[in-house]
Amino acid sequence: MSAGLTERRQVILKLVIQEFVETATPVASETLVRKYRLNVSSATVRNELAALEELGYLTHLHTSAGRVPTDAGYRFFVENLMERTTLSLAEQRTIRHQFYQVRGELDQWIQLAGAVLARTTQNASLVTPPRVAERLRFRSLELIGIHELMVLAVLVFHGGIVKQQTIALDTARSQEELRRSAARLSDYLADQTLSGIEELLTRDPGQQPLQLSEFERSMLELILRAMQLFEEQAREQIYSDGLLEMLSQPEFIPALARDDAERAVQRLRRALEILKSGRGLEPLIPQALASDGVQVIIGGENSADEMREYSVVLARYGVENAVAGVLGVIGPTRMAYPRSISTVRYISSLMSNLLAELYNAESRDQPNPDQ
Amino acid sequence: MSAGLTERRQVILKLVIQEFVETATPVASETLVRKYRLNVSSATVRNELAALEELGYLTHLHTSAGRVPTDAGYRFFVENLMERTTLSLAEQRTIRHQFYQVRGELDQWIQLAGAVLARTTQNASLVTPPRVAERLRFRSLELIGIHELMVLAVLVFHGGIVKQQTIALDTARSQEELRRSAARLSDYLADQTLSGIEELLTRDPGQQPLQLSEFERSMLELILRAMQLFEEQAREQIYSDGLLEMLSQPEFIPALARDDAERAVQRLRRALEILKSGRGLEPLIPQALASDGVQVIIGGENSADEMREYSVVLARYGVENAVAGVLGVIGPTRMAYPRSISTVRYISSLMSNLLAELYNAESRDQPNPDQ
DNA sequence: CTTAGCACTCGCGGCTGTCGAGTGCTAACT
DNA sequence: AGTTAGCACTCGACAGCCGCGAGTGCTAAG
Repeated sequence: MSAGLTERRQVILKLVIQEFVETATPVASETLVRKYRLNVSSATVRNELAALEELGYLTHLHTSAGRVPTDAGYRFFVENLMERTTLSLAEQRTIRHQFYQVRGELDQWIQLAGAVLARTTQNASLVTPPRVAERLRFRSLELIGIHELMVLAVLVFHGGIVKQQTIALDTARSQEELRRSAARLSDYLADQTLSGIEELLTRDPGQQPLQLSEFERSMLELILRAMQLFEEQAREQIYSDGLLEMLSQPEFIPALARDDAERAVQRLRRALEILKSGRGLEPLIPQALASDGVQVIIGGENSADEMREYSVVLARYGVENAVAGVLGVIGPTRMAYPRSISTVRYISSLMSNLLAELYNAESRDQPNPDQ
Repeated sequence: MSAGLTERRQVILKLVIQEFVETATPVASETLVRKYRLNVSSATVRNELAALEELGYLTHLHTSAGRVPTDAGYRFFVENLMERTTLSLAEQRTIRHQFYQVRGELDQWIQLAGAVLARTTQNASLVTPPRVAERLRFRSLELIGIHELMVLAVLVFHGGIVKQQTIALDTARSQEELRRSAARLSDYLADQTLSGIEELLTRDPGQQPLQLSEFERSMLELILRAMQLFEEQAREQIYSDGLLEMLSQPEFIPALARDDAERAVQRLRRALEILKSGRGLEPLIPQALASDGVQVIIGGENSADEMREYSVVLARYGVENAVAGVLGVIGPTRMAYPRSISTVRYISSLMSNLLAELYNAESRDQPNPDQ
């Protein structure tokens, strides 16, 4: 029965979703008619609602409760009904200004992106640090004596990525000695990736272009280990923020939750676990990295079971062929999708521009292998 | 009436607290007699409980509910009744081992300390990074060209503290030029504190021991700003962890909370706010820095009003006259104080030893002003 | 000082009845 | 054929009530 999604049904579906997102309570036919001045009676709307339900876009917890969108309903909304918005110019300016304040500090960008996403969408945010495309490429090494048996090694990689580590020595080295070793190693390893260095290390000693001292070889081992560790943990790490913002959503407030307090708190605890451990989020990252534009994952559509009640809005950011990370928003499926999407889109392009400044600049003075 | 705190009352108080900490439900006279095989009847115990209540160590929400310790009760327990315990050797070994895994990385120590505190006490933890006593002392500067107009400045301070910042230049500089400037500035500023540098900067140009180029002067300004920023934010920053562990305490689980679910969730939200913003915690930090041993702040004893339901166990860690930070545990007043205290004590001494390795080592090759 | 005994207080779970919101259906209307 | 009024029906929310059980506080006797 019921001839599919007519124009009017689409309008009504859209209104139901808007209303539900706004109020967080099931929406009644009467409410729709009153609030949106529909020129039909509530009975008609009820018929349409029943049809939409049959089509799978809405549900009902029980007779005599308003309608609630299903995942499929949200999906249709996001795909076809939603108008594409952008952040207001004033908001854009404010955000740009904040980023300007911390220019030059990648870590701060990440943190700021997280904070801004959370604040403007009133949901939790997640940001992964930009990962170098392919592999980390070595640039130079500085060894700074902190004391005769203690050295601070500063590893600098292409793209302004820096990793520091203090290292204990077994025999004392002068500052000058350290400088020379650092310079030799820097030359030796310049522009190498992790696997390149691994290869160098296993190469027959006779073939080495440069004889390394015992000390330098042991430094090299350390560098290698640091790089491995760094690449590994960079892959996993998901920075997140805005827990508090998300928890101000009615879903998490027992007094407002339609179901009972018990559920609200379990939800809360689960949300914490998801954000802290990243479980349930991880599978989404590579997916987002691989695709253009803003990805929307709604409820149980894709992810692990514990994510059934949450939606995630993700976008890649970075510089083509150089670095890429992922940032986005996570919140209850009842989410203001247009706003989340436009915020994520804006922040990701902002971050991309900031990174491009760093990277395009750098690539100019880099040897281009194709020339 | 009631001749003060007799021996027996102390025993009973102790039992009440142990029992309440364990079960999180008000404890009844009958329970005490049964569980701890007291050789008196429950009626006698009731008389004693009444006396303890009159003395201010216990309360009850209404007639016919078991007794609950007051802040004063906990205080007396901590001060006089509790036996001083230490972590088991096995636990100590496990913890030491974990720290050994990340040797050489101060940031990791802090994170690890937070995680271990949280896990072993099942409460939230807080750790402030070790602050340099007096002021930050400059050690050296490295300038690493990332590209002709982009430089990575690595500021190294005494004690292995490193701060990095990328800086945009207006005119290109060669790597060699950067190296020379860095060396000159390093010499010029070596061992200076922030105020020392400020003084140098304002000094009459004629008096300067060294003529700086325009470029070097502008670098110097940047260094100064970075140091100011760093000192400031180091003071404020409180790292925290273990939210999830704390939330597994019955106080935060509506089904188990004696009062209602509503309260449990407000508590939860408030705990989040305290940990995220650090408000309510900040006043405790300087206090802990100024005193030896483990500090215990119980409920409303000291802190802001929103901390009324929480206790904090804090200790200083660090190296005398060199660096000091604070670490500790925060949780509901119904806390296993002996365990918290011994854990905090152990971790703080462990961290102190680790830092001492770094610092005593360093001070050996530092010029001693008294010689 | 200790104890048995007992009245008294409360919280809690279960049960009931009422109210109101909202739907679903039917029959009449355009 | 689509729309609408009308109305029965469903279900959750809420308040009130009852009885139970846990635990105290008091008293009087040992």
